[in-house]
Amino acid sequence: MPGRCRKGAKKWWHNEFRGCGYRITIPRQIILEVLDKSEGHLSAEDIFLKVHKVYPAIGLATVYRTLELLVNMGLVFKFDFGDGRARYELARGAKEPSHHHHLICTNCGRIIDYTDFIDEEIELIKKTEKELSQKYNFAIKNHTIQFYGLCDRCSGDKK
Amino acid sequence: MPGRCRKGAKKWWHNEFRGCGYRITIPRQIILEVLDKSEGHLSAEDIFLKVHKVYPAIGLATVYRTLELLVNMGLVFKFDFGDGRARYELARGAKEPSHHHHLICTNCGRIIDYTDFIDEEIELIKKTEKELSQKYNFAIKNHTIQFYGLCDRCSGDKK
DNA sequence: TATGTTAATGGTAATCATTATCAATAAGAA
DNA sequence: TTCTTATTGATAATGATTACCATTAACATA
Repeated sequence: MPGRCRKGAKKWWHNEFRGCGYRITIPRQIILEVLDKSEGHLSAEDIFLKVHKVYPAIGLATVYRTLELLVNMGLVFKFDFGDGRARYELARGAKEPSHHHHLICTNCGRIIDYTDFIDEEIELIKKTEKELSQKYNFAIKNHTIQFYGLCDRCSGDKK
Repeated sequence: MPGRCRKGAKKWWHNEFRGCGYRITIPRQIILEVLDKSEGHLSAEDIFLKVHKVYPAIGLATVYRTLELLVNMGLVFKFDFGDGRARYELARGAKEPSHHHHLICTNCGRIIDYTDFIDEEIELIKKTEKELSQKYNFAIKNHTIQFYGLCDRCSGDKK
């Protein structure tokens, strides 16, 4: 359960790292803390800056490397919202009630999380996943659903 | 109806251009022809190379500019499959029976189009769009649904 | 607890897709 | 045919991400 550990206690993700043979380092711990404490949709640079405040020795390359690792481990999701930089957010497994999708403003880049119809979506997604896995012999790990359009602030400006 | 015009006849998209005040140029015509004749998921470079075969004077910048124009006009969809380059495919309005989504192999980059459950998806999407438009006052133009995983060829290699 | 192996790091250069710039060209209206 | 100006092609610039490499620090072992 992210963010609920006693200070100094073993973090929830320590076993995941150990199991893969990965070392638990200061940069990795802080990057995960930052991801846990922040609202989603952070770019690599956002994360770098936040980590830098508490750990100024951090290097940008380490942020990218760690994020790639976390994405491969399935602990973090990587998104592309069309503005040329990737965004990252904690996956938090399936247990958290935070499963959501995104509404992206193509004018200002604002991102709105929504959870409406999530249950129906999940049902359809499950069904589709099952069918597609069989039909195409594809091992599905993940999915994205995104809506693009203009947010309330922008729909006046540009039509 | 794309690809069904007599040689030399006015193309289906001429009016769309005229209506917007855009000029009908050789590069634009060829780019649209290439998009029409090819299977989807072409990168800008793919398109550049295909156009270059029939029109060697084409410049890469023109390809990018034209694609951006077509995307803004809604004639072309732009996708990101996570490999660092954008992919483009003709939208063909809503009339064509080609509405599909993508299955993306995160190992080899292979892309499979699928149309399974499209009707159910469309229904859910419509419902969601309507709800979200109202709730967030968001003018939705577009959506993407993508599944990520390992294709049959890759699921052995990497687990 | 001290030590040795080697994964991980930080700084920086390199890469690569996409954009911006600008003089030359060609659509299309008159 | 002429004129206006959108469009083009070549190339430089940008910006995110990755590669490289010498140094550092996890952590298994003694």
